[in-house]
Amino acid sequence: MLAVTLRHPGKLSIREKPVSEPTPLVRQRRGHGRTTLRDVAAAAGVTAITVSRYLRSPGQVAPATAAGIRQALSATGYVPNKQAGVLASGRGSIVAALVPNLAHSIFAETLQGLSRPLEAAGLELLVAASGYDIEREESQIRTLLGWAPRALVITGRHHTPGALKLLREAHAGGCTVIEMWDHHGRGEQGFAQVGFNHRAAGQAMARHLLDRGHRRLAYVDSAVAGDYRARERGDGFVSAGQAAGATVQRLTAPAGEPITAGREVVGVLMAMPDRPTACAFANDHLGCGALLGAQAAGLRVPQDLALVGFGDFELAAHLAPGLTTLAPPRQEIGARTAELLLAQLHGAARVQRLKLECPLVVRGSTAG
Amino acid sequence: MLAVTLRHPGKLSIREKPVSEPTPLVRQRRGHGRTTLRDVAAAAGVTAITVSRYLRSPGQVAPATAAGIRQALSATGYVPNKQAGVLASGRGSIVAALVPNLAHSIFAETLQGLSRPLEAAGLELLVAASGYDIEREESQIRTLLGWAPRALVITGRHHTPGALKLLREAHAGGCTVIEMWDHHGRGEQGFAQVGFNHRAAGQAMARHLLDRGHRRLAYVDSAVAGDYRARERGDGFVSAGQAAGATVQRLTAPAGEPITAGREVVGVLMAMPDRPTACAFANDHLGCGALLGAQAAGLRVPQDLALVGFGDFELAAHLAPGLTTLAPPRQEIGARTAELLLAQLHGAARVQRLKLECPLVVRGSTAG
DNA sequence: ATGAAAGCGCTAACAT
DNA sequence: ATGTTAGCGCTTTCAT
Repeated sequence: MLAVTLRHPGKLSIREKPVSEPTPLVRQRRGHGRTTLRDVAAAAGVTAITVSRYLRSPGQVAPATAAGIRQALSATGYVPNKQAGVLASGRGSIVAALVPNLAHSIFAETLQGLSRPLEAAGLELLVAASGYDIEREESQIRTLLGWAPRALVITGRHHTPGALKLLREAHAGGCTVIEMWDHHGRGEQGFAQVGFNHRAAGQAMARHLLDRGHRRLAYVDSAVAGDYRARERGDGFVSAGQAAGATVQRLTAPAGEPITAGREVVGVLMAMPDRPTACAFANDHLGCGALLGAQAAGLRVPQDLALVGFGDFELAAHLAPGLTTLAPPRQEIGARTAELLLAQLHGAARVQRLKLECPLVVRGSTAG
Repeated sequence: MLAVTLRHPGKLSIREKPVSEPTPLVRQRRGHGRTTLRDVAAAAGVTAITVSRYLRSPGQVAPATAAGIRQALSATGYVPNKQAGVLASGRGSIVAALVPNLAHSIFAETLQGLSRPLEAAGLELLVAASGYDIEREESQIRTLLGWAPRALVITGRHHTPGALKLLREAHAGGCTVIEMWDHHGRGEQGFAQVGFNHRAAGQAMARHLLDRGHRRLAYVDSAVAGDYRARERGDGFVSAGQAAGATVQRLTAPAGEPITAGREVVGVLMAMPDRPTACAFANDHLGCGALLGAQAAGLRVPQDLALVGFGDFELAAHLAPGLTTLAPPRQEIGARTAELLLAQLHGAARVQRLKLECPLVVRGSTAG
């Protein structure tokens, strides 16, 4: 095209004034220094597209050509530029994942469960941590969507209106959206889900304690304001307890390191006018802390105070007595999310919602 | 450009044969449906470049124009395409991080420590898990480099020759390379490092036990073959023990769930001809398992067997007695890596190597 | 303060 | 089996 301009100067101008003649139109090269497909092609004595073809389907180029390309490839140390590839093909390989916290074992294990199958499928994982803040989540969704990910995996089903708009548009534009760690109602937003119902989980905690004869219950919420799933478990716990005629008190753990917070809560529980005989917690850190605190206070667990946690953290199994808890399928959520995601990328039409089990693991803290 | 072709058909051909006349050169549009800068520009009555300018430096466009653009932006729900931006500008915003395992608390916390400051600086985190396999690591490095990341954060300093070549080239091409979780020698490869010396850490474990009078020691390696850092700690432990005239036996934990493996190791230790009085472990899972196993076997800890772990996992602090352990600065490694990385991106010339502390936390398992 | 043209590095479409 | 052309959506350079 440039050649044309130079061969027929003047004639080609579609402006009123002709192009100023002396300007040679040789702009600064903007290349970023890295080896490109053209470099490889030049070294192999072919054109760029042939190398491109070789890389994507080696069978399509002649064996002799392929050999030359292989040589050129290793001689130049070529690393394909993904941005260019994605831009040209419209098919990216990024999966974006958004979790509340990368360090929390439950989400870390989910990501680990997700990463293996994705890697096997040639997909890459872009992650962000929202800190349980849905405003921040919205801005992260916007940023992540800028990479035109094949799929966006997000934690939970509560998002800002702006986030929902983005998610819906992304979904409409062919980006698979999966909400993990929750499973609720009929999937109002039309996104795939992989998780379990937290209200039901809370009810299961209450039922277990009711079955063991407790009639004065308590639920201790997490100090993390944005953890609505813990709150829903609390709602389920309270409603199930009250439906069975028990009294249910609800309190919030003090802020700070959660095991310490759990220790401190014991004092509060014991000081209550209608002192509960059993208590459930938003998570195992609080529950384990309470177990340790109860023992330190000379209480017998479960005789004086029965305890149930959530999460099946490692600590819960190894204290004496062990902490009864709900065991969410942490890894499985990741693995199943990957499965579902890959199925969608391979053309599965239906938006699926997978309801997983969150079994109760009974240990000494309720079953002395 | 297309308009030109249509206005002067024939005249424009630079080939020998003229373009076959009926072909209107109207190729299939390849657009991917999403709102582009042009769409926004059209809605605002300006051209794309003005919108682009507004997004990057709002001050450069006239207030009235800016208002129109803002309106168009929100009306269209525009999400910038990062691939296009990076390709055009040569300045990406991706930081790639490569860890052995996303679920291991030590690495998960490091990533969490990394993610916050990166996000604040407008950078995004692309992650991969190598499974302690340096071959796999090499292929992941290649893949990650395809995104032309601003920085590549990698775990440890042992890589395949191919990986080293990639890292050196990336580094030469302006990609900051940081090895984390290790600090060794004089940084042979010339990459930045943020971590501590594992050999010295192992020596510290031995010294602690020697100081308490132990003369028959053991070190239990992890069953994970690729965890060379644990092996280096073992090397340090063995050499320090032997230098002090102690006998040091070394064994490898059985494969499988590490706490269980730790329990099983106790039997092996007790059956040894020259039965050790103190044992160090590659990690706290093994150490905690051994602590539980020793208690189950009726041994007194630390009188019959003293134990030291590594990692300061949560469990270690809450068993009774607590497990003495080395506490690596998990979060800090991430946070400092981020600092160093941002300094480099802002033009810091010198490749820095940060040596962090890995303090010994003395608990009941050695200090009865 | 705004725009036109060119090009980032690659691949899809259309040749041969 | 290989090449040519155009264009992905953006930013840079140069011009007004």
